[in-house]
Amino acid sequence: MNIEPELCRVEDALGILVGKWKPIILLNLLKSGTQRFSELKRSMPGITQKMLTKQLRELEEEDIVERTVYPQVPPKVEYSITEYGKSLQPILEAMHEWGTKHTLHKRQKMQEQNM
Amino acid sequence: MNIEPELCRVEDALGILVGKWKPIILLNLLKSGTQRFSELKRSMPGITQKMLTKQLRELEEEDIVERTVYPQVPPKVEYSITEYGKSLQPILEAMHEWGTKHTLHKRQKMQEQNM
DNA sequence: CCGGATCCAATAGGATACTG
DNA sequence: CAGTATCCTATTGGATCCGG
Repeated sequence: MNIEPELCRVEDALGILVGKWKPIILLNLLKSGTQRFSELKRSMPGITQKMLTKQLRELEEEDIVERTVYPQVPPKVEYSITEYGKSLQPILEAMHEWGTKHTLHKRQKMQEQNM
Repeated sequence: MNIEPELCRVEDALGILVGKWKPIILLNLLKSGTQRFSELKRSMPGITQKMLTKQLRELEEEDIVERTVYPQVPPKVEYSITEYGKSLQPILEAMHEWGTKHTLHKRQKMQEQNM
């Protein structure tokens, strides 16, 4: 791995994953497959329409998610992970696994301090 | 992997890696080992003292890097990755690898658009 | 149903100057 | 040498309202 800033591509992956709701959106689509906008929104309590739209647009821009519009009234828009986007899954899983251990690590640290 | 927001720990890993200079700092320490503040700064053109200090403090707070102060004049402070911090290496490498492919992906997309 | 537009608060990042 | 302190700007996230 080349750590020269010009050649280090860690930031590229990071830039795509960063965003308050992006990991959740991606895991949601990976787990449950294609979903409508309203379904996604329902499954993410607390997110606003604006934020969901924005994060989806950014993921779409990077070819991570695909947006399908059905020209009908009322509107129907479906989102799904692209084949390309699925290549992010190992990274997301590795981060989840690490994060789980990290939570334990912090808990132990807290206990030591309280002794 | 549990994607319920309360149980999804992806954000924990992400939160630690995010920061304009953190990946570079970590890769630097992983590659070159223990380094003084000034060495780190030299190896990251463009970073300010304030930012380097801030990012290092945050990584230290999470037990990812260790700070050793030598009580002497002029001051000497060394930074190194903790054993615990080394567990992030696979994630960083996976992201770098993915990012490298992503750069090619975007390049191909650009070419298609120009045809 | 989907999402754009506006306005606002919080945070991140940066330039610069100063200090034991 | 290794930081703080101050001030500033840019970006992010969020609340709310409007529209096809």
